[in-house]
Amino acid sequence: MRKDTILKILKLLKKSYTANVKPWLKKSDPYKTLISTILSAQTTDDQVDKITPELFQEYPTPSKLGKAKVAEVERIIKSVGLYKAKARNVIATGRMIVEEFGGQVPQARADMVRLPGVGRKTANVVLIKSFNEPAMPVDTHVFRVANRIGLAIAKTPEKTEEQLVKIIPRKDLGAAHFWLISHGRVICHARSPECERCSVARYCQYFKELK
DNA sequence: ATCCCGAGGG
DNA sequence: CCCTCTGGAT
Repeated sequence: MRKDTILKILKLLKKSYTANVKPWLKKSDPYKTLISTILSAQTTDDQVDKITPELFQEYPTPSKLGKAKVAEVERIIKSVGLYKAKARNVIATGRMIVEEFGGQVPQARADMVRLPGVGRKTANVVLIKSFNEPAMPVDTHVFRVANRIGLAIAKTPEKTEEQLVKIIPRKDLGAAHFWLISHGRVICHARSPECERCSVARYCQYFKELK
């Protein structure tokens, strides 16, 4: 896909989803970004935002979280679902940050993914939001949308990530992640995408094949 | 009923 | 590759 086409697509997506980008991109310290993102699996950010104030009030640092009681963390995060595994993971992550990384969230992806509950997608969120490193968190939405449009044709999320990081201007990576996710949720659904409402349909490979 | 901005384990 | 973990929103 040509570079100017890519830029045009990004511009159109930006126009559609610019409203809520700010809060998503809001920088927070790596610890908060990391824990919030671990908790966000299979839930919405709304749900996570409801419980993080109390969580970070009680456990403002990795060290405090590492010493937390499982039952107490479970109580605070209960409403986000998968809470037993998440409680175990965030506590173990806090402890590992202290024991292996001197109390600071590691900045290398290879180190981050060793933390319990942290996969590649979560690590990439921390990289792009808190460390200002080029990265693209590829979740199911980003994977599907990028493949359909033709921004990144790939069989694995890792390949999608690699291609997107390469073609999207570095300064737009964080916002682009948000635009692609929003597009996946609002228009480009997994099941029945609403191509008639899609602002980038004219550039979309998937749409072309439908016709 | 069905899905959600995943990760870990078999 | 497929399963499981889970409450909440729609």
